[in-house]
Amino acid sequence: MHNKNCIMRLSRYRSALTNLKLLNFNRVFSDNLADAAGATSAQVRKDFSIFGLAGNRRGGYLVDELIAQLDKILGKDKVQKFILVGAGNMGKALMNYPGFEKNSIRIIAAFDIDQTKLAPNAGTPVLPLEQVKDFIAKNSVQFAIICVPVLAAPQVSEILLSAGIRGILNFAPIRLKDREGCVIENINLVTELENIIYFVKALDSTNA
Amino acid sequence: MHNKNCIMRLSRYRSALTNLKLLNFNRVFSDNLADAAGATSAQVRKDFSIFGLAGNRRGGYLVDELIAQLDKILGKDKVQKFILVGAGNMGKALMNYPGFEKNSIRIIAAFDIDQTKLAPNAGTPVLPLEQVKDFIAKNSVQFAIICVPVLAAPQVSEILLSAGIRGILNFAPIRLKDREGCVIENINLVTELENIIYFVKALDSTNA
DNA sequence: AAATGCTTGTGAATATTTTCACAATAATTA
DNA sequence: TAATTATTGTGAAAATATTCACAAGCATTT
Repeated sequence: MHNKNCIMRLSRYRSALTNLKLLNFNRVFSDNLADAAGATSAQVRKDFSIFGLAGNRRGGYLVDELIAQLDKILGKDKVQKFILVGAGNMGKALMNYPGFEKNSIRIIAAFDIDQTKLAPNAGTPVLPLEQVKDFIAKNSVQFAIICVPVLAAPQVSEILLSAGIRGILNFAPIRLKDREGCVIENINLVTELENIIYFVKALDSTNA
Repeated sequence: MHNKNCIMRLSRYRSALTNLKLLNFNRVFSDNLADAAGATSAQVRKDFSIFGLAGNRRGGYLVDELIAQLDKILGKDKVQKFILVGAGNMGKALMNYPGFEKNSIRIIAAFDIDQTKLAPNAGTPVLPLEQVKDFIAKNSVQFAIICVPVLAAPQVSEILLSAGIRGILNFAPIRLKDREGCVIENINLVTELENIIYFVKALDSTNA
């Protein structure tokens, strides 16, 4: 099993490649790609060699072929079904995020405890949370996104994991713990902004 | 200057501490905190020693004191002003995200090119993008969040940086490059989900 | 067809990060 | 007050990750 940063980079390479493809690139060199993906050329080549992605010496890499190979590695050769819990502002924004559909990621339903948020007939239906367990089983869903308030997040996570969800992206500002055979990724927006604030201030005090 | 992961962890410790404080903890030990923040106790102590955060041997750390010290390090002792560009679904969700105000992060205005999205008199005003440069200067804004479509993102970034913005959180799925003295953090939602998909599948094939 | 130039692929070297392990020491108990 | 116990703080060791540097090899030029 390979490390998280490495897989993140593969995914960034893929994203950069799709952008380069729109600019009519047929081939890329490791340094083009490094530049577009925020890495170094040696890193790109090393990552590729780990996964057996080969180019041509002097000829670089074929964009289409590389995207296809990365798709395979990243499980993008077929559509991946997600559910979402918490149809608040953030939840709704994610339900409508155009990047997902384009990238074989489909949010097939959302769930909420708030009656006023329900919309069982919408394009992406919003259903009562008590139906989530059945829904997961019936539709063989493996992946979920949590967008509920911090206090509800641990319970929701527990429900999802016990219903068979294997991978969770959590936006609630509390670190959810995974269990054997499951993966939880936590995005804490405040933390991300604090990081930026810190480094801007650090730059100031270095130059002062 | 310290490394990104380390600062991220400090920020997570802070987040975990505020959660622990709600549970009436006065003191924490490095292993409590590690557990809550997803780290190891040795890591917590090492990080703290780098920043001169001291506890009591056998007595652990005082929660309030630690939060105050972390606030200082992370620039949370005063409100940090942000602007946001791109008042679409995601942009609006972030404008209403309750975690920011609680954490001394204030989005003071949003900007868009789409006339129909403007709302100059809203709580957080949504203004025409052409006003952004003046606004940044007049209000001494250092930080921005980009929530525009991928094709617009590089231009918007250029405008913001040349207007004096020093730190950007970018949600557009393209890696924006910083310039001297600036910090750009990129969050690519597709990449995050791909990571989860990969590791769930990796677990399956390991156990198969 | 040989020479040249450019880019890959990768082992070795370097750098960074994390973990270990234990002396120092504060709280608690006897 | 002395003994015991629990936890910090931190060098040293181990593990990981990144970069270097260059032989191998393809494309282009001469």
